[in-house]
Amino acid sequence: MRQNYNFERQRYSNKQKKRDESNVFKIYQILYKRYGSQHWWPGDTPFEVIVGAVLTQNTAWQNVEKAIGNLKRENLLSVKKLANVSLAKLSTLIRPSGYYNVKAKRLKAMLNFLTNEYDGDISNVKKKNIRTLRPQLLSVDGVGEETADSILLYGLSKPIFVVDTYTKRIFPRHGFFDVNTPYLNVQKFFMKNLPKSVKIYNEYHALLVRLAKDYCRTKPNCRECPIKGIK
DNA sequence: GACCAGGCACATC
DNA sequence: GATGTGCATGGT
Repeated sequence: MRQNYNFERQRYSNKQKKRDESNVFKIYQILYKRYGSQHWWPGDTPFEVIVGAVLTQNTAWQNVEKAIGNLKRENLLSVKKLANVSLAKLSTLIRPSGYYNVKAKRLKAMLNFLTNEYDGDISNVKKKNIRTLRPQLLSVDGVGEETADSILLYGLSKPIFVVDTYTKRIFPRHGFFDVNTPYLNVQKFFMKNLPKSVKIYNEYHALLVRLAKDYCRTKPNCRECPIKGIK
């Protein structure tokens, strides 16, 4: 039976709950066994992760790498240096990542935020907790829930689960929550059913991306999907 | 040439 | 509150 989680109505029996707890973790184990550690996020510093989180919005990581490569080549990958680069130059440098005009503005907004609120020092940002940081990040132009949570988890090592389009595509296909479940409800679903662990949240999201690339593109291959029939 | 990728803001209804 | 649209490059 296909089960829709309607979180608002809270029709969620203890039996179903129990089953999900084990299944959500079981899926993690299956994926980890199959693919191993994904070594996310591919960035040398928290600031590089922040930049990458903005640049990867609706964009293949391959293209982001080119853009970040340009910034590295010019030795601009720090808050202070990048803050002194003009918008025009910034958009040229990040051009390979697509939407370069939009993203240049978004990066500038992020740089302003970091400079004004944290004196441009990421170690100051790290001292704050999720409850403080998440709303702050969300208030920055161009930072939505996924970008904010990616920064928190992968950039700042805060225990928060990142939900992306793949997550919202994979789980409904296997009979978990409904495709239209809001972001925060999906996030809550994972965090309730997993140990609170930066390591697990980190790998889980990365593993789902990995899985999606093999089996859950727009044209899915559910028949051979390693988590088929889990529920 | 079509389709897709580790979203988000904004307009309109 | 739901739905539609613009933003753009580079790989398959």
